[in-house]
Amino acid sequence: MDPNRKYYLTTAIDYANGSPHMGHAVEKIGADVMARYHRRKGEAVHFVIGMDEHGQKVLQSAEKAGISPQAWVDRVAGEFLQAWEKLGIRYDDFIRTTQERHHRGVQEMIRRIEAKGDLFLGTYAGYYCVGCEGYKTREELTQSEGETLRCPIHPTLDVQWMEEENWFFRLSSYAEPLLRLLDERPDFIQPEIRRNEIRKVLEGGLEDISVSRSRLPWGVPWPGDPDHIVYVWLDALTNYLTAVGFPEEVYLEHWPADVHVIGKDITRFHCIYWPAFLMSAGVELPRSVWAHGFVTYGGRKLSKSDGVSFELTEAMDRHGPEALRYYLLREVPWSGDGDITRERFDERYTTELANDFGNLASRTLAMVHKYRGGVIPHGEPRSLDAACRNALDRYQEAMDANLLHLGIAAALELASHANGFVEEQAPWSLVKDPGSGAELDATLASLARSLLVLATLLHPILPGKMEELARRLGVDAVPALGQAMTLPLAGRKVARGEPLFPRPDLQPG
RNA sequence: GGCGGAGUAGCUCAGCUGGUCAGAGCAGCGGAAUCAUAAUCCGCGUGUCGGGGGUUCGAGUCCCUCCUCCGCCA
Repeated sequence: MDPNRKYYLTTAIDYANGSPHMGHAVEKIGADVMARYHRRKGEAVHFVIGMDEHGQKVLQSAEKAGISPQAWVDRVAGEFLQAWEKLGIRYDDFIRTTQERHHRGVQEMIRRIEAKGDLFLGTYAGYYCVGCEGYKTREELTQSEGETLRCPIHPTLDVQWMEEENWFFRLSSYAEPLLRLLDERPDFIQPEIRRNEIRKVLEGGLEDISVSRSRLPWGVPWPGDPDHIVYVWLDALTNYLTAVGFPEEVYLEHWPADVHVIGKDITRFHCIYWPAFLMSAGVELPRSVWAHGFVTYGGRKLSKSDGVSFELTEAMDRHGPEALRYYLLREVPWSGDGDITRERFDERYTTELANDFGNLASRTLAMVHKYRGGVIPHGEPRSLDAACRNALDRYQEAMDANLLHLGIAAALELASHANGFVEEQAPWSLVKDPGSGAELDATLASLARSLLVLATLLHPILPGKMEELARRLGVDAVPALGQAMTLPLAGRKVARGEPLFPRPDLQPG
């Protein structure tokens, strides 16, 4: 592994129309863990998140709140930043589509696409749903007795027949190149199921798309045509470039992105529109797109309108923000959908973090304290060290494949294994036998090493807690992956401290 | 309607190219231990592996068909 390898990852920028919720959080947490994992491997990570702040709904929300659109998006961005701060999302940059640096980049993209000859002026006519901010075909709309046409997603709103002159992008000429891309670079879209979906879409051919809007005063102005603003996706997607300085040459220090982390609902924008825009503009394509799944609560949608509520703040307060990071990634496969409940959260927190892992740390530190005066002894490797090696290998394999849930599982099995090792060795018996001093030393030393390995493996998921664990082992900083097993611990003074994951007073609900 | 997925113990799920694949964790019951956050360790499952049919010496694991849930497209 090249230690100087750069790793640029992004998440979808969040729409500045509401408050941060569980869905936003899952994506940021997963991406943050990927970023932290790659930092631990010594790579030059650049992790960008941000806000999508244009569009009609933003305008309407601002109007409703009686403030300017800019004031509105400033407020929303503040809310998101506060949530990410509390959740420990360690981003390197926070891009907002209302920023000047973004506008310049978007306009440059359009100039390049136009220079390529992929833009033309046309007339767009159709039913427009304000809720979706998009045109609908007649087939997509419903109409009940005596009612006007309605969009099924926003049944409370009337759709409007609109005609406007728009700029169009020749998306149709990119179906073939995109199919070739999927053949040549099977990893471009992951997990595989998403690639198959996109392939089907491409095989059906693509239609040209409208990429400008008139009559909407909140967006990036179309270069040379002040009556138009840039279509929301062409605007939003370009954030991945503008965040690293595009069109200035410096963007090439980070670009191409190594991975765009997104939700599975927006794969077609990231896997069809975006690469097509980039091909047209002559910009290198990102290396991959990772489409994670969705989270439900008790089998129901997490949404205010027709689902069930589990607010981020409540979830973070339940067992602390880091426990939430752990739970979401442990319970929900990063490669697919998953379901959460408060009960399962409590269960996993208590059994896995408090009982298995936290208690392992407590008993180990206590025994070092009681039996060896608080100083980690020198000791030869034991079977537990082999288990550490094994866990490290399995963890790395999983994490390199972005299978975060499997990485966590590998760490947890090590903790469980270590508890078994304690029983097997029974240090409380060894201490009574004067001839077993070396065996007791070996046992305690091996246990201490396993704790340091666990701290290393789980550091991306539980950064604060694992730094604390390392400190208790007398280590200033959590070691790099390569040093987890070799960093000398003998002679270090341990600190016992309060439980890392205190058992909660479990209250119903 | 077309094409993905998924349907395995009370719950959450592993089971790749067919032959210890009938499993893990949680919950439950019994026991051991006492270093520890009453935490830990050991033992205990008569599950039609969604239904039916087929291929095979042998099928959760392949084929056909039907049912249910979800996604993408139309």
